[in-house]
Amino acid sequence: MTAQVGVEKARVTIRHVAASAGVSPTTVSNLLNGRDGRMLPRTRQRILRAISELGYQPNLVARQLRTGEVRTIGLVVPSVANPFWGGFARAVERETLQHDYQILLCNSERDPARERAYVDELWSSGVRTVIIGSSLPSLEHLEHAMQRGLLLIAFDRESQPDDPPGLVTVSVDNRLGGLLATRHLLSLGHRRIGFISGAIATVSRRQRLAGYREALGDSGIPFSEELVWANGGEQGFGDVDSSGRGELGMRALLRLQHPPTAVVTINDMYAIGACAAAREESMRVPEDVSVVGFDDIVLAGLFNPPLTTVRQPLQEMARYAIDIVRERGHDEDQAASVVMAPRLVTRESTSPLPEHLDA
Amino acid sequence: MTAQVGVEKARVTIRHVAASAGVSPTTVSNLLNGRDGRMLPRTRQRILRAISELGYQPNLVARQLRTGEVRTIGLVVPSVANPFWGGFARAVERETLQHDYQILLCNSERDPARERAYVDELWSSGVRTVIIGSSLPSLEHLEHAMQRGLLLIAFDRESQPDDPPGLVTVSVDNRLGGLLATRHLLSLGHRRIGFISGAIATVSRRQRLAGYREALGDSGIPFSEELVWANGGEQGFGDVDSSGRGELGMRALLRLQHPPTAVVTINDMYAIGACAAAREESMRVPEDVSVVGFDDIVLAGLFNPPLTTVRQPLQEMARYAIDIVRERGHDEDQAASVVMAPRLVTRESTSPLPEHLDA
DNA sequence: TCACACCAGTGCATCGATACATCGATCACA
DNA sequence: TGTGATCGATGTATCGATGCACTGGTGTGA
Repeated sequence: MTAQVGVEKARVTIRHVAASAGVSPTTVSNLLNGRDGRMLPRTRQRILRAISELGYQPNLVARQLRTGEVRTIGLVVPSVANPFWGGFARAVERETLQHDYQILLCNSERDPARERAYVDELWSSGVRTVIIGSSLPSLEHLEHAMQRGLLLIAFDRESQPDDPPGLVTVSVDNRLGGLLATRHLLSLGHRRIGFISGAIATVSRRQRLAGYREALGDSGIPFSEELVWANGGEQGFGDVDSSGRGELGMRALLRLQHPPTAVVTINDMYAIGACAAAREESMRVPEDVSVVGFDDIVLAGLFNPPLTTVRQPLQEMARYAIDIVRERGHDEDQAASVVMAPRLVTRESTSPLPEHLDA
Repeated sequence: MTAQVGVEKARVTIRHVAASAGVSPTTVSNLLNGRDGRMLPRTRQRILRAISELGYQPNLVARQLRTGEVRTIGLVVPSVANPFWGGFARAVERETLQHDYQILLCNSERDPARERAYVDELWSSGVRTVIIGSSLPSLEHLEHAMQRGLLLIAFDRESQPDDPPGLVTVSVDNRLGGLLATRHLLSLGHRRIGFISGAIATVSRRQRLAGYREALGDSGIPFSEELVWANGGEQGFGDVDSSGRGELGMRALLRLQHPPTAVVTINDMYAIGACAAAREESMRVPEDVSVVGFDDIVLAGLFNPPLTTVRQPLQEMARYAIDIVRERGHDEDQAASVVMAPRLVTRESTSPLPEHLDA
């Protein structure tokens, strides 16, 4: 027979298994849940045989209703179309797979209203854990959910003073990252260093910019507003068109009366866009302008030129996040937030300041 | 009070709402489900007020158990770390968002065992619709699920003669895509055209290769085995390291005694890797070797050089897939598979055959 | 006046699994 | 012989929402 749309064969339930094995449903349930310490081997065998003969698969929905435990984690990211978030989603899923969790995917475009709607819907679905890659400065739109008992893990966003109590964050030291990137350019002799970003509307962006300023300050270079392109308005900074914005930013900086000889970008997608813009303006990277990215997505190493960038240890961060989820409840103490160390990866998009450009 | 990990406030149920509004749970349920045709406006008001006062949110798990309807779609892709699949996941989610479906994300790495495990788990969770981006030649490992009533929609994979009955496919005409790419190179004067792919272990790859052969044949050019690099073994072709493979392939072809002057690649990530390899071998793209990609991911236009590629209409394909899901049941007829038209997007990674290379 | 339709809701059983209290049988030991 | 511990397994209520049959009261027409 063909599998007809909408028609569904009668489901095999725990009761069928019980009947077939000649035991009660409770006994089957006990075996399924590992409470088979004092079960006769014969009984166990009979049940197992019935299960495989009938092709029984437990109904997780029913189980969830009864136990209240839902082994699903909500994953809210700006957009998986962005390779960085795609990579992160993959990393998270890799960790959860080993521990029997499922991943419900939500793309928020960094819109607080959507984040809220998603989180409410996830809560309705029984999900009690959400990993959010939003990085918005305020998370108050999710505070009501946390008060109900939602475990919220913020990724790519260091803890803030006025964060909701109970919030756990897993992130890289973004300030240090910005510092490393800028210091690298300084060490190559650059003095006029631009900064390209979308709206500085997230915590991580704020921190990266702070690191940039700090590095400049350390070298006694005055901070110049005109070298920071952080345009983008409030809307549409959902990481969908990061590279397009990087392009715009680079073009704007190159049109300055004194254009920068190097730029720090807010992430690799911006860096890629920035390189494209430079190319269109007949500038070579890194000969005419150096570019540093952030994240070290897979593409960074494959781009032409391969990007110098600041690496985030994605898999480790994902592992840490899932460890927190697994410890939930086992531990009386509140899980601790963590800040991991970024690492500068030097490739070919940066080079020493050419002599003819030296001030 | 702080939101403590593991501690959860008592949930507000439909019964609380009913008590607060002075009606029965059934009445509340009726309102919630739009069966309020003959309900007194006063009653409706009272219920609505109780709902908002108590902050009631229906328990979807309980609803699902009772109704059997689960508004969640399983999305099985090789890996969202690959920008093509990330883009696809985003496109699907954009469509489902408007229709109140949720997306459960699964990365299969194209491993049939994992696909099977995922689909079984999805079934257990009550999911009755799965969109799979596997493209494996055989789907028999999922046939048992379809026989139970699973609606399986295969993406990026044209229908095959021995596909399980009931399978719906949404794909681009891959043969035509391969043909367009190759014909484009032929029209630029190229005669020695390579083909770079991972193992030809999916339907779409087979078709793209077929289009390549057909185009060559149309131009009277004999097919040469040595120009086709389709290595990769069976394992690990989960699209995770596509670009790495593209690199290997390009390097191998360039080391031939008579290297190709142009290559068709199985997708944009391979193309990007191929370009990187060319660069390492001190070959310029497109001056020394032309490269055509496939998919037209966002990055294709941003790469250096911007990639000539064959575009898949991702959003339309996603929309069609979701339309099928929504029609499920409404329609007696089986949903129809569809093959959409690919389109060649000409950018800068291809150029006419230089005279000095002309045979 | 009676039968019947209609109105605005209600009560109960149910989806499939699990928590918890409890069962009858067997056995050890005072 | 009686007590109670142990064993292996069972019966029932329950999670929260919904489908369906049904209610008491009112209005209508013959």
